[in-house]
Amino acid sequence: MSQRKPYPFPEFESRWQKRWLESGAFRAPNPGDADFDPARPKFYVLDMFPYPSGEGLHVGHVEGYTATDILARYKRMRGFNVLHPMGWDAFGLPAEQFAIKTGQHPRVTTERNVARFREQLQGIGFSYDWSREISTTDPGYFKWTQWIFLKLYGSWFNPATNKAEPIETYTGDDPDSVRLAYVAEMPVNWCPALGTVLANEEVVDGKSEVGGFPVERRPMRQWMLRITAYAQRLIDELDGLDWPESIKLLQRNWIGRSEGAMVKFAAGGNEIEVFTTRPDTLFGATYMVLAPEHPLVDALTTPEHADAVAEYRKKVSSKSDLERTDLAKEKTGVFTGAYAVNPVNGTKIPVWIADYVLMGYGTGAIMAVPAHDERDFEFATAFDLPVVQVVQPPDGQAWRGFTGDGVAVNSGFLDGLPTPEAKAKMIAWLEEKGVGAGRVNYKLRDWLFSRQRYWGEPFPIVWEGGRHRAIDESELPLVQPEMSDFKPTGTGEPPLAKATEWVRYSEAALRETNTMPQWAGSCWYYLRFCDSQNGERFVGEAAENYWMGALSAAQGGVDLYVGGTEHAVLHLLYARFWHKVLFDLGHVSTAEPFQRLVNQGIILGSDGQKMSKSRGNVVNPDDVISEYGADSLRLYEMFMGPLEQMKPWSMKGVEGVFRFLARVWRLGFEENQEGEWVIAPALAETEFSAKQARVVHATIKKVGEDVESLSFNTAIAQMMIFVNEFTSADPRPVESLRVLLKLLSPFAPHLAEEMWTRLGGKFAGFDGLASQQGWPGYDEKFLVEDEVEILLQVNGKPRDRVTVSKSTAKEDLERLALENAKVREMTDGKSIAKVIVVPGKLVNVVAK
RNA sequence: GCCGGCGUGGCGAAAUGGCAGACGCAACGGACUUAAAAUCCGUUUUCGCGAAAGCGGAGUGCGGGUUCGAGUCCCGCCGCCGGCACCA
Repeated sequence: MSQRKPYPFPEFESRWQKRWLESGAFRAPNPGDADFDPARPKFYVLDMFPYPSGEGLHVGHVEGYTATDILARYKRMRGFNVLHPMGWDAFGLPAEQFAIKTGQHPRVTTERNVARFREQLQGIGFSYDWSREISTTDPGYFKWTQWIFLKLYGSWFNPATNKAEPIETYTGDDPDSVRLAYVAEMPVNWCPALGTVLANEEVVDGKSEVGGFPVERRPMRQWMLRITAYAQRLIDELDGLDWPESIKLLQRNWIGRSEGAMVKFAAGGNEIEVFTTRPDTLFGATYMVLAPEHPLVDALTTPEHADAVAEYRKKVSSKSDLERTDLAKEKTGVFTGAYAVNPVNGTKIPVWIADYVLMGYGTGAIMAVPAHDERDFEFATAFDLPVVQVVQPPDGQAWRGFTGDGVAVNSGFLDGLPTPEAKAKMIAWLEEKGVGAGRVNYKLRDWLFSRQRYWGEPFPIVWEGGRHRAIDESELPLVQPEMSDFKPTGTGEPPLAKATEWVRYSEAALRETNTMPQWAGSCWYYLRFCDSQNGERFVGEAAENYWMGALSAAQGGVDLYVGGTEHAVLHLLYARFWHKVLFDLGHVSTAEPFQRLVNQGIILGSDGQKMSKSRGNVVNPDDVISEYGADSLRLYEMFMGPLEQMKPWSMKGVEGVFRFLARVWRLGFEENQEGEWVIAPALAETEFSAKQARVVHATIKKVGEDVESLSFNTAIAQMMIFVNEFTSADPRPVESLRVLLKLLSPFAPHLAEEMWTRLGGKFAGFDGLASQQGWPGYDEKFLVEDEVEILLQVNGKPRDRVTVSKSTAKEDLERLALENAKVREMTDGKSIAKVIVVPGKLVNVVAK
C-alpha cells in the first residue's frame, strides 16, 4: 500500500492535462480563424525546441520550458493572444548512428523518441498549442527548408544595396561565383580507416577520437553558405535587440571585425597581398610569411628550397586545424628562397612559409613586423630574422615586442605621428600609389553546409555536365530514398550515393548526395510555428505579419526566446542570417527573428558538478513527478534561484516547495475521518482584515511585476508569505483563495485548476477554468500603512526607531530625531553638522 | 594570453544608494502522538557582556575611494565559472 500523499496530486494532474489537451484550452487563433479577436494584443513566447534524444527530457529543458510556460499562461490571463508552440529538432547524428548499428530506419527511432518527449512535456502540464507541433524531419516541414535553400541558391548579396537580391540582378559573367549557396573545395578531416569525414572536435592529436586511426586533411567538394556577406549587418543589427550583452559580445567577437589595410608586395613576377591592422608599421616589415597552403607557394619557391618546402607542407597538411592552432608552442617554418619588395621603402625581404599563418583568414599571407607583433617576434627570434623598431612606446617602455599605440619612428613620412594618424596616412599613401587600400576583415568564415549523412535534408540540386542547378520548387519535398544500409561508403561519398536509382535524376543529370547539417531545420522553425499547417507557403503572410510583428517600439520578431547559452554563436547566428536573407527577398516582415532573448542557467547536480551519467548525479524529471508531482517540479525549478544563474539541484528544496503546495491545498481542504478531502470549515465569505488585505494586494502586485521581469523565485517567495498569513486564519476569507489560485495558476496549474473546481462546488465566483481567468488587479490604497516606522541614525548608524503617522512633515521628523533620547545620548558633546531626512524611511543626524 | 560573468549565513538565495540575510532548506527547541512520520508554533550571521528581556561591537572575497549613508557606484587586487584563442 502506497503512502498517502500530503495532497492528492496523483489523482488530478493527468486528469487536467487530458482536459486541457482535449478542449484545446491553449489553442492560439490565427488571423482569419473564426475565433480570432483582433482587439487582443499578441505575444509570441518561444522555447528552443529540443533534439529528441533517447535519453528523454532532462531537468535543464524543464527549467526554460517552465519559465516560458508561466509567462505564456500569465499573458493569456492578461488578455493576450499567446503563441506558445513546441516541436522537434529531430535530424541528427545519434539517430543515424543507431541506425547503422541496428539497421533500423532512423525515422523509427526518431518517432519513438518524439513520442516519449511529447508525453513527458504533456506530463508537466505545459500549455503548448499542440495543433502547431512540427518536426524538422517531416517532409511537410523540410519541403520548406529545401525551399529556403533554393532562395539562398537563387540569390546573391549586392554590396551596392547591402542586401540579398535575386541572382537575376547580378550582371557579372559567373553568377555561380556570387550565389549565397555555392560549391567550394574545402579541406576536411578525412579518416581512411573509418571511411568517413570527421568534425574537428572528433579529431584528437591527429587521430580519430573513436578507434585512434590517423586522420588526414583532404580537400573535398562542399556546399557553403555565404554568411560572410552579412558580417557587418549581423554586427550592426544586434544593437536594437533585447539580448544579454554577453551574448551580443560573443557574436561580435565571433564575427571578429578588424579594420586595417590590404598591401601588395611584388615578388618577382608575382604579387603577394596581405592584410594588416597595423599599416603604420609597414617600414618595420622585415620578412613575409605565407600559409603553407597558399596558392603562390609553388610559384615562389626556388629549386634549391623545393624539397624543404614540400616536406614542410606535407607535415603540416596532416595536422588538423585544432593541432595547428592549439598545440602551437614553438614556431616552425621554412624559407622559400624568394624575396619580396617592401613597397614603402624598396627593401628586399625574404618570403617564408609557416603554419602560424592561417589560409582561412585575410589573404593567407602576412607582412611580418617582429618589433611590434608577438608572433612575428617569436618567429624572428627562432629563425634569426632582423627586428626593426618603427613605433616608440609611450613612457619609456621597451620597444621590442611592443604592440600598443605609440609614435612612429624610422618610418620616413610617418615619423612623429601617433599610431592612429600614422595608420590613416599610410592608407592614404597606399591608395595613392595603387599598392594597397583600407580594408575591413572578419574572422567569420562561410558556413560549411554539407554533410555526408543519410539523416538530413537532401539538397534540391542536380548535377549535369559538371555543373549544378536547382530542381523546380514543384518537385519539393525531395525525400531521402528508402535504404537499409546507412553505413559510410568508405570513399568519402555520402551514403545517399549508394541509392543509385534515386541519384539518377535523368539520362544526363545526377542528384546531389550530400545532406544539410542539423542546423538547417532550426534556422526557421519559429516562422513555421506561426502557420505550421500551411501547404501553400512556408508561412502565411498574414500569420507572419501578426505573430512576428513589432510590439510597441521594439523592432519585432519573437517576443521572448528562452534557451541555453550553448547556441550563442551557432544556431542564433545562423538563424539571424537566414532571417535576413528572407527579409531582403521580401518573404518576412522583420530584419531580426528574436527581439528578446534570455538564457537559462545550467542546473548542476546536487554535488555542484555538471550533471553527467558517469558522475551519477543526473536527476530524471519523471522520478520527481512521480514522487512530488508536476507542479512541485515546475515550482521548484523556478524557486531555485534567478533563471539565468547556474545553480545546483537539491531534492530537499523540492520537498520544500512540495510542502508549500500542500499548505495551499490545506487552505481549501482538510481530511475527514474517512480520509476524504472536504472543504475546510474555516472557509467563509468574510472580509479581509487590514493586514490580510495588505498581504493580498502586495502579493498581487509583486507576483505580477516579478513574472514580467522573469523573477519567478521572488514571486514564489511572496506567495509563500501569502499562504503563511492565511494558514492560521479562522475564519478564512474565501476571497483569499479566489486571488491566490489565479496567481498560482501559471506556476502550479494542476493544483490551481483542481482547487478552483472543487471550491466552485460550494462557493460562488469559481466559474470556468482557473487558467482562463483574468489576472487579478490590486489597489495601492491597501498597500499604504497609516503609520510608518522611521529609523533614526546618527552618522549612518541605526540608533532608534519611532512610529509616526505617514504624513508627518519633514521638519517634524527632524525635530523628533533631535529630541530623541538615544540620539541625544549619541550626539552628546558634539555639534550637529547636518540632518538628512528621507520621508517615510529614516532620519540621519550627522554629528561631529 | 584576450574577452565576459560571478563572489552575501551551514546550504539555495533576497535586498529602487537607506534597518543585510525576505522566502525556502538544514539544524535545534516546543505542541500534538503510547511512539514515530506528517502537521503546527518558535529559535538560528557572528563575537562580547547578561540568568533573561536586552545592550554593545563586527560583518556581503581583499585593499582603497565617492557619499550623510555602499552588498549596491568608482579604482586596484585575489578567487571561481564560461567563451575565444597564432585572426596578422
